[in-house]
Amino acid sequence: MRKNKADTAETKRQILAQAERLFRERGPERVSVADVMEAAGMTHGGFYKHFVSKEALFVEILEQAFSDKIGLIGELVAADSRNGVSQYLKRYLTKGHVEDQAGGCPIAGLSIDARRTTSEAAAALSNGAIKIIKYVAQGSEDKDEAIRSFSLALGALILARSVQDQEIRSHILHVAAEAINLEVK
Amino acid sequence: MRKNKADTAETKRQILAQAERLFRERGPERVSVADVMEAAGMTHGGFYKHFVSKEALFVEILEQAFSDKIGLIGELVAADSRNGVSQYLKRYLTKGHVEDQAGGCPIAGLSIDARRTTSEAAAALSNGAIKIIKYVAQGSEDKDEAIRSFSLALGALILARSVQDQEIRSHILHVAAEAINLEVK
DNA sequence: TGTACATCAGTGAACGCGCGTTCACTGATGTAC
DNA sequence: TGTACATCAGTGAACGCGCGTTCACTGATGTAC
Repeated sequence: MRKNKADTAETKRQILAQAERLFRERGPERVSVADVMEAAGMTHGGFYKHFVSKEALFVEILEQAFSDKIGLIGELVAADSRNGVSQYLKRYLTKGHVEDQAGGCPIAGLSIDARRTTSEAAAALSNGAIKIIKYVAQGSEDKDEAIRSFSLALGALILARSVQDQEIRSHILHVAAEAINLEVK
Repeated sequence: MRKNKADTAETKRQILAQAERLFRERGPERVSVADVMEAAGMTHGGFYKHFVSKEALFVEILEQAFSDKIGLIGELVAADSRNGVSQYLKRYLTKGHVEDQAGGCPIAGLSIDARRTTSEAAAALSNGAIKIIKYVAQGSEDKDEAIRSFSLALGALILARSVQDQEIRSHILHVAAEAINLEVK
């Protein structure tokens, strides 16, 4: 049943992708190793050929989630150095992002879990968050304004996700987006 | 071993208080019913004389946490109708609140767990969040500005908690507090 | 290119453990007379 | 006020279950000659 190197790497990618989705949806504690492996199309035993523990998987999920997000910001800034970051924040404040609990911002979706599991996970969160702040600030003239804009977007996202009423949700997103457009432009 | 009514009510209050603290620190899944009861000074079996299940406990924790917070905002506004809300938001953006994972804002500390457990917990979160928005908006002339200020404070709190570097933490809090003072006054 | 052996990704049964919940029991409190 | 009985808060052993992890095994892949 051995696989070649390329297949093995692809398998690990699959496990990571499925685990990231499931961890975000249900939380790390409510997803078993068997759930993750089943979603990736395998049985549970093989998990330990790729990760030393479930906690190590979570650390890799965090690292991957942040590097994906930073890649996205990089692309947007490369395409439009002036408005790349505000493009990112506009996307951040859409109904799609609010409803996409399985994807989206890792700070909004995984920060509480990261701080509550291991110190390695908390460190991965911290490193990722600092990088995101730096990348967002990079595209802006006023660094503090970037921190403000990102904080506002993050808070509005979490508040909108907390509220079930669709009108209030939309209103929160709208009000926050408006404020950021004025500030960041 | 039976207790009188007053003692029974006090016991339930104790269980709720200890459970709230533990759930916030470690997350509901990493705290057992036995942990909660031990913290409250009892053995695990008696838990079910007060709550039908661990999930029902979580719903009550959410309801209590929000009503406590709304009570606090009410007090601050009653004491100073003009600046009560901005007093609340100033307190929100202190180092003390960032480090107080066992207390503080229930949206920042419990919203992810609430959305991931039962629909009852998600509903309790939604009701609580809507009430907080209303109470914060009540003290402000511009309702949308209140939503913006609260979103900014919430996002800055979560971002500051995510970052381990003390300087960056302080800077995030400082920048957000400054912006709110300018806006809400 | 072909052969023999080592490697190792994936399988699925088994492990030990902790969890949420139940239950028979205890004895202090509440109630009816 | 005193007595007899019902109630019920809290105890701690026991339950069934699912989880993270281990392990002997399989067979395809990689490697040495």
